[in-house]
Amino acid sequence: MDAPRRTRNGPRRSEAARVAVLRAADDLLVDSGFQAVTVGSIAERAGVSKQTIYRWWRSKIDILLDVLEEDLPDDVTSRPPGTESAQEVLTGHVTHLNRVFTRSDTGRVLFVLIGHALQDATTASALRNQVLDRRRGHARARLRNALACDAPGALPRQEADRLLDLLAGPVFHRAFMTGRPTDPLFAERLAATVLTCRQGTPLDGAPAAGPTL
Amino acid sequence: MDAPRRTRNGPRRSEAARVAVLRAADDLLVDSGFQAVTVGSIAERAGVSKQTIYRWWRSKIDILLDVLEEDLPDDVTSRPPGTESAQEVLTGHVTHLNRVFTRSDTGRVLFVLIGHALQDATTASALRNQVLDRRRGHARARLRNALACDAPGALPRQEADRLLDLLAGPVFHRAFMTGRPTDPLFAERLAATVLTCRQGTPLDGAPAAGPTL
Amino acid sequence: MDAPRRTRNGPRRSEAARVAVLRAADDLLVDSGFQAVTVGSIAERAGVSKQTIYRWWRSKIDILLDVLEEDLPDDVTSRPPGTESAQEVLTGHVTHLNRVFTRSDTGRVLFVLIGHALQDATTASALRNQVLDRRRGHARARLRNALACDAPGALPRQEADRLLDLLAGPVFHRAFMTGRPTDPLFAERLAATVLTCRQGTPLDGAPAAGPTL
Amino acid sequence: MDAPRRTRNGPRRSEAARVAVLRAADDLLVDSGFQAVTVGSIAERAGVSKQTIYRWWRSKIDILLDVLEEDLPDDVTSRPPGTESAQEVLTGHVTHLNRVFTRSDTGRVLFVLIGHALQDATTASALRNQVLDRRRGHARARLRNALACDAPGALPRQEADRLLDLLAGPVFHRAFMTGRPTDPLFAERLAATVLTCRQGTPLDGAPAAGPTL
DNA sequence: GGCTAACCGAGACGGTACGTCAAGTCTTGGC
DNA sequence: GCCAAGACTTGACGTACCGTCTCGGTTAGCC
Repeated sequence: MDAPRRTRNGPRRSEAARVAVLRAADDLLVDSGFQAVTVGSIAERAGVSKQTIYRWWRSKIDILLDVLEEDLPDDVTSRPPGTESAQEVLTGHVTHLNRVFTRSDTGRVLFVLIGHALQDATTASALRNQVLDRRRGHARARLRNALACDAPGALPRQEADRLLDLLAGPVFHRAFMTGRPTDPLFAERLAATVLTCRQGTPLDGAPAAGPTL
Repeated sequence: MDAPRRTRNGPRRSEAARVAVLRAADDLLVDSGFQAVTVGSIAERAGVSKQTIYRWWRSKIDILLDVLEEDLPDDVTSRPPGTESAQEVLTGHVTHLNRVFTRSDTGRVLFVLIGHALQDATTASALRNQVLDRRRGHARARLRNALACDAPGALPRQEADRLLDLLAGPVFHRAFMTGRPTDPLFAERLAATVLTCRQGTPLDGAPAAGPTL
Repeated sequence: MDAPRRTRNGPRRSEAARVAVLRAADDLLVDSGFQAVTVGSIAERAGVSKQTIYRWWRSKIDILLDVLEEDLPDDVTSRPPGTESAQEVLTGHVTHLNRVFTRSDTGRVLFVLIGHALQDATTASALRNQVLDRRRGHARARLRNALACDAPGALPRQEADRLLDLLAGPVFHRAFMTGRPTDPLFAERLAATVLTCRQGTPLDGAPAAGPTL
Repeated sequence: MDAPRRTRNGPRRSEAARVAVLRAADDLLVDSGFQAVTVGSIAERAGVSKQTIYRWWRSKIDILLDVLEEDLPDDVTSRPPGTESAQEVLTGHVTHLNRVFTRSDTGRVLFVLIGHALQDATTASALRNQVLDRRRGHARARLRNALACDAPGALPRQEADRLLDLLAGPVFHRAFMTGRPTDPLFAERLAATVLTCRQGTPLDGAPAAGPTL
């Protein structure tokens, strides 16, 4: 089981083609908008045949999911752990989210995919399973770590998720609904608000009452 | 331009057809999903010809915008104004938003339209101009009114918008991204948090510094 | 039932498109060979969309069947009936067949369709039902009429068909298999042979014995 | 060029693969029809790779030509030469042709190849060169031999070919065009007719006049 | 009451993209 | 060098939906 039981013959999947397709899809989306992203146009720009695309992806949405998975930047702070205050960590996270949403090419891809997910449940779950859940896991861990410094006692997973919703939601909303990005001031205040919320007493007994939360 | 220069002859627009189209589009979307909503299928289900549709709408998105405009429920509270605390008003708004997003047929329409708006700038501005801005105006007024009781002094428009983002964002995020709706407890805590944020001192001098906010 | 019970609304089938498609298919086949006859290329040359073709025909073979039905020339002799000898009628028929097979554009179409029929039973029966049977009926009638002059007594249908096979077969075989057409001398001798066969005594009692013939 | 300049290394062509391919092509054609005969399906059924096929054949038509060449039965009569009358020889040939066309698996292959030849000149000449001409040569020799008994004096080659056309044509025509096979009675009468034609005087001076015949 | 413009149903039309299929070529690693 | 496996380019296939258009029939409203 540890050894490749049988060495497969024949040509392997062309890495060059794979990369060219992902890059072509990304470029087309950024340059010309989603309606220009066609399996045919991706194939042409990537210098690849349509059939090669359909051999490895089931749809252009599938391609964009792979683009997202590869390109979506993680929230990595350069500072060593433990040297940041909780406020700084949260502010940094908000800023990171905003930057991803509004400035990166990958943000465009994310927009389109969320847009498609809102119209199609299959895309929605694929997006969650393939991309979002992992990111949410990272963010949750970071958050728990940051808050553990200030408030001793474990931060329950559900509670962490609530806080993440409070953090990400407004950034999201501003970027998507109003079209105006989150400015640094808003980021800072948002972080502070969430921290305040965390420290408030009303939460203490609450989580037990929220069954599915 | 002011006067209809000439009295028109012939029959006027058929109200029956208009309603049948809107209803057919809504039903199709709710019953069979967005990919089943085509101009042809709407026409068929409405017992109307495609030409009649294209005479009055430019695309199926246009139809859905009209559906949304007609059906999207306003946040109407049964209580007379002035008898609710700010906390109650905010909690009610959050609850209303959540109900619209997750329970109504119109929520499906809204989802789809936001999804399309994320892929197409034209749809985005149409959605904002035709539907969202008006709702936002109502919500802002309601918010200003509610907060004026507790905190004398006008609530600046930009500040009100910030608070609305704080309120709507997490509801939005939960409904869209995690797929789990907002529960009453979360609604209450969210309202409280936003109120806390409003009363905090850090905001006092701040708005002046936020240029584009 | 005699009256068109209800006048249909809407646009009728475009005769121009129909004719253009048939003509384009014929031209492509004659100019560039069968492998150049593609639904796409027909559409392009006819100035028509692919969908219009698929609305009215199920395949390019269907189109060619229509071409054949419209263009395949009948065996019409200029002479008034009764002024030709049986030999002349038969020779004329053979010459006609040969000319159709080897010289006309329609002959190319016929070749291709027979070729396809040899590979596909559906095409074979369509070809027979739509085109060949009618021609065979005409030829049979002409043959019976011609032979009735010389040999009193009705020519049974089965017998007529046998003679038609004897007549058409060799023309066919030369055109298809050897690639060399039937010359006038061969035509004359073929006709004479068939006549001889007809007058011979061996046939008299025979047809009764041939069950499925 | 005269000497194989160097003894080749490595394995020679796999006879097993060659046979498997021919057999697979034949089986597929007989079992599932021509449209099921693809290079891929042949390779799969033969347990052979596509490359191996393309190394030795240029197309699936090429394969079928080989199938035909190997399997097409010769017209071998069990009787010793000289013990059959001309009528018997001719009747036997007609019967043989009919059996090949209508009953054997190879007949299916022949049909398909003739069908393809009618659509493609290259296939037509390949079919003639590789298969048909040799068979025609055998048939011609047999015919000349048979007729020499009854009618002393050499049967010119062109004349023999004419007679072969007269013989094969109707069998062909019945099998291909009408779909009804040749019955024994028809075979006998056909042979008799051709013999009659042969013995008639009109032929004597004729061949000289037919230039390309 | 007739005229006429605008409405309506039906649905054919030119397009664009889809997703599938087969042909024929090329690449890899084993024998 | 042959072979199995199979990825690759190419190009036709047949389908779906778009948005436009053309019919014949049906109402208003004004003369």
